[in-house]
Amino acid sequence: MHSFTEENYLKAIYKLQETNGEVVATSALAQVMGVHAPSVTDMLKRMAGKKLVTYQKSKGFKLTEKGKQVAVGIIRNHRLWEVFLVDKLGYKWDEVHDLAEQLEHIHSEDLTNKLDKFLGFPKADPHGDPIPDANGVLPKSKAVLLSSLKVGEQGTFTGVTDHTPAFLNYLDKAGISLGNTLKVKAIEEFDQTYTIQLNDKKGAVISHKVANSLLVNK
Amino acid sequence: MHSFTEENYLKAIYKLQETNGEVVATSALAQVMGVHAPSVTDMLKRMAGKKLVTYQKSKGFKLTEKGKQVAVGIIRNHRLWEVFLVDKLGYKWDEVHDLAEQLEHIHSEDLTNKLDKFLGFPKADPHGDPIPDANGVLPKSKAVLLSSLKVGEQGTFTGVTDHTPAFLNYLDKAGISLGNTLKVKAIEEFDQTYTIQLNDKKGAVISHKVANSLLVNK
DNA sequence: TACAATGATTAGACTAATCTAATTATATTT
DNA sequence: AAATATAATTAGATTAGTCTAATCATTGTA
Repeated sequence: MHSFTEENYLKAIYKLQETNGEVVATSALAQVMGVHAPSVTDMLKRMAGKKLVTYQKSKGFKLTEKGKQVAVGIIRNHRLWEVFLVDKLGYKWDEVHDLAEQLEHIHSEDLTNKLDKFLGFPKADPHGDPIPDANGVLPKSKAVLLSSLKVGEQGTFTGVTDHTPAFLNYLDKAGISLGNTLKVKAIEEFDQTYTIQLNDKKGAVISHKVANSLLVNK
Repeated sequence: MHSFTEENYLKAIYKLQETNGEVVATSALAQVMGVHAPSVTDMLKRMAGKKLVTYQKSKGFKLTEKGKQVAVGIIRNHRLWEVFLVDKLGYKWDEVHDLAEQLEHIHSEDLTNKLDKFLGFPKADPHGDPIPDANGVLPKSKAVLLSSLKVGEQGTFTGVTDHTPAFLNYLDKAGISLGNTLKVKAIEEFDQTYTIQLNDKKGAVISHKVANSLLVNK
């Protein structure tokens, strides 16, 4: 099997490839992994030897098919355990990340699948992030940022791009939850503050930063 | 926190102290840990530095109060996760040990306690082993080996001393389950084969080895 | 009580994952 | 295109946990 460290590198590379494009830079990975650049170079060389990444000196690197499979498997574990913690143990959505970071490294495909069944084959984790199925297939979401909507448009709130407890807590306090309908009533020209309507009922004023962290399905 | 390796040493020492008396030998620990003796000496020196064990050169070693607390905490985790795997995910009692060996190292007292509550504060794991409470208190059991009973005596089957899948499977096939009443009908003098009666109904013939691996409450 | 057998420790080496300091490649700017 | 700034790699060291081979300590027995 792979070490926890390797698995964490794979996950981090996967996420960087998703957002920043195919090829990942040493420094970017060092930053998200919280290590210094030479550690990344060393690790990447070892992982290239195991055919988990392709690596060309000073040219960056990307996951192989094998590396991608491992990464998606870990993401599947992570998100299923998050559902377990929230749905079954009563944790709040802003409390589960660190625990899931530990649980995701439990090595047993069978356990993952039994957990999936126990939870009723959920499609998304408590933050709306999609859960890959047993074959590693991750449904492509059509969600867009609330900040991309024009005045008058609306969508269903299905996910966040900021997973920090601080932001999640803010949403709780503001009464904004997954599944709510968000309608853009006005956008302030000066600073792009959004005035929105929740579930066709009460209104709310949110900053551009917040609108830029909310995913909606039109 | 402590590393997984340290935690596994602590657990192993705890179990050896329980069965073989207070002071543990290097070679005994090496055997159960599956490492060679010098590794144990090295590790024990490090752990003595952390006040987890007391250690005197060539005299053996034992857990400190602190070491004992950590060990009991891990055993609590292990047994609660076993209950989860059997009761909630549908695993058989002979399949859960290796998974629980991984899950026991998840570091979160809060998670352990929430899991405990979710499971309904179970008193014992699927093999009948008692689960320490949140304060680390492990109820002293009054169970005795079936092999210590005389003809005519009976007891309730509450645990096993052999946790191997092979033995657990044998019990399944023989129809012997936790909670059954076992009454000793006869003991063959020649080889101490036991003839027993299950739940005051059907009889069964079991070897001395089996009778020596079953715990009962008289 | 001395000697052999067993058990424990030291010495020296290895791997994975990290670090700092120094060097080399790549990219940017004039 | 040369000079500079930034990013990546190499070199050499460190720690945890392990190993083998060699040595030292303990115990039981003749």
